[in-house]
Amino acid sequence: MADRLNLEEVGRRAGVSRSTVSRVVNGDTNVSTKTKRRVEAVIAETGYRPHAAARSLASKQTGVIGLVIPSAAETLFDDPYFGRLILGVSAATNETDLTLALFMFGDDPDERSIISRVVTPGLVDGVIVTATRMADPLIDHLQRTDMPFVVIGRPDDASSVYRVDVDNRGGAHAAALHFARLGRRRPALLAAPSNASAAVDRRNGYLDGLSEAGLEIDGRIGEGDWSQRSGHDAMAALLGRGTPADRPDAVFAASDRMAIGAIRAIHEAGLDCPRDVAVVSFDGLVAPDTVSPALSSVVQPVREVGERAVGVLTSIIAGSSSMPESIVFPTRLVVRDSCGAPRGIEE
Amino acid sequence: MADRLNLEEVGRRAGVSRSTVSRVVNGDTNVSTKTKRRVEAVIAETGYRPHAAARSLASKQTGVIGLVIPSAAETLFDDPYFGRLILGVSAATNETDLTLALFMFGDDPDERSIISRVVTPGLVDGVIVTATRMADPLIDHLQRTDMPFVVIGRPDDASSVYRVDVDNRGGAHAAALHFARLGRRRPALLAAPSNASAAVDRRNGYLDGLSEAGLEIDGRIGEGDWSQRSGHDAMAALLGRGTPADRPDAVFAASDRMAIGAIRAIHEAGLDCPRDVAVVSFDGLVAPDTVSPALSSVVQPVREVGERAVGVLTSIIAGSSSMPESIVFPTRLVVRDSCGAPRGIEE
DNA sequence: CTAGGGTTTGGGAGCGCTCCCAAAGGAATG
DNA sequence: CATTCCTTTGGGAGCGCTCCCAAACCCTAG
Repeated sequence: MADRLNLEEVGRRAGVSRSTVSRVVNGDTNVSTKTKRRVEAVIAETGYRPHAAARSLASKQTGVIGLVIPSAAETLFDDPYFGRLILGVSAATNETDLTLALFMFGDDPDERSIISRVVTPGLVDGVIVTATRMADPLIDHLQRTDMPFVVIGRPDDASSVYRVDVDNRGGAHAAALHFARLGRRRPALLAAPSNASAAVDRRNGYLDGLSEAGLEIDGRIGEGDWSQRSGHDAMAALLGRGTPADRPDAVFAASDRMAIGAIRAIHEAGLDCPRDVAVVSFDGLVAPDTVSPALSSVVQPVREVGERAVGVLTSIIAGSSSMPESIVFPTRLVVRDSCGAPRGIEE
Repeated sequence: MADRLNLEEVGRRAGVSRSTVSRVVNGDTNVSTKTKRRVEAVIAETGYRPHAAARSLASKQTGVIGLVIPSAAETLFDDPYFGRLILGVSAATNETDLTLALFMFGDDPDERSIISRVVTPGLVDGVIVTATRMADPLIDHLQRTDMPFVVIGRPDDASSVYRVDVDNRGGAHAAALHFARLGRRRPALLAAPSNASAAVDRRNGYLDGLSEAGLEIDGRIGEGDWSQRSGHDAMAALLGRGTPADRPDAVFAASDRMAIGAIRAIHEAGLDCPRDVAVVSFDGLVAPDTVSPALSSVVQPVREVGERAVGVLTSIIAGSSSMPESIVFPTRLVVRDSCGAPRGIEE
């Protein structure tokens, strides 16, 4: 039986040395055309592929990047957000011949072991951290190592951390102004848990927008957990209290799913959306024709965020010096039917 | 500056050799308690972690398993299926201290490069292949290498391939019998593309069930692409043709999403679900309270499938000899409101 | 024909680990 | 006190690659 197929063996068959084969494999130009062809023939014929672990060990580059998603709640993927993000990240890693390692964890005991797994030397070249919580132990940990990483979202201490985010504040702000422009007088908010930075930013942006426009929130705030059910329940609670004159005539939801739940609650209360209550969601990830009325949303470019995160990470790994520390993608308000305005896009 | 932190360096600090440290790290018992404690102290103090690539190279085990998901269509993750599957796989890999590598590809050029990436030596110990198409080039390729793999689904040539699947046929069969039992006379089918084995099995199981029960399908078959929109359109087409006496009074949809679309089409046609048309879906992945009426579904245990696939794969890798080649999980019919029967579970 | 230049090739060293064998140490036995 | 046997430890070899320097080769020009 022949030796296991490695550089040496391929070299033997092509009548050259290990080094020369290595040069051909890596596209080094210092190889004569003739030799190169001969080696390539042997490679094609044998189906040789370099051994990833050996390569990593010698070159100190694994060609693998990690994507860390905390909270493996059963419902995690009911939200299209993470799916889209993974799609974006994966598209970018495919593009650059990188391999994607996925680290997900839910319960606390897991967390410690995952954290240490992520920073295992020789496993990944860098990591993308998502679903940023306000005080993220993983980010703290990463800062104490020399593992390159980029954060999607806005960690507590956003300074000196490379991050890619969307303009949560601006998008929510636009939604508030939109309500004002439509003449809505009693805006409400369906917020998400404030341990998530995105939820905080959306809440603040919306409230700021309202007060700039001279509108009062007057306690019309419900809080949910991003889910459809929570949006439904919070909306029902908002509709069920006070006199009809107090009831919200517009609601901004922190996620598509909460908005969908809210619309159901509105219908169940015998009201019409958008006539009685206008609805605008954040995310814009659901297919327009799956909800009735079609959702008006502050759309965030999730896929692009994922792709860009990979780009930033690879530059950090490559040691490129001049890089902006944070990249914030704009959001845009896409008007469909649920807010009652004529369809279109507002910036 | 001290040497880079490796076995040798840890050994130096603890006053022992590389080998002894290695034994401690790997839980080898042939180490005196005293030495062991000393080494562990140094490890804790230095935060030493073994170098993954070096380990892989020397041990010929990477501790990484790959999950391959073909078709990175933009809509892939609108379906909760893959999310759940990833959750299951990831739970199992966390459990066993494995790292999960995710390989997704969409277009054909991607496919070739992913295929070869997957079989790169020294990268993964084995792979799980999902979303099995009837003739899957990846499976062909894997069979020609010695890379351990397990298939989720049922490939064309299911013989001599380890696979984990759900009883698509049986579940669809049960749906047909259920309609018969409810006295429905004009059953319809919303099928999915027949290049997917699951779609074929569901279709055949349903049709067989119908003929066993003496019911005719009579051309009441629509085909969609798993999506909500396609379910809607196919259902609308079914409702819009022939006389009212021809219209379906029951429909089985190949996915939850298609069923949701179908229900909308039923409502739009001024009909009631379940009174005029009973609906049963396959999957059972959507939260019950997000659709009205709540979906009756043939539920498949996606998460368990993912977990089990990891289990099978690790046994193959470990070289355990006595293993069943295929594991097929049962499905169960969960009756909620959309089929008009009293709630409950039918086997 | 020879010197000097660039181009092409070969091989040593080393990445950090595991595997394995041999050496050293310790306890128990005759 | 020597012998045997088991426990514990050390270190060589090797995994397959990259990196780098030196050797070999080929041209061209003097």
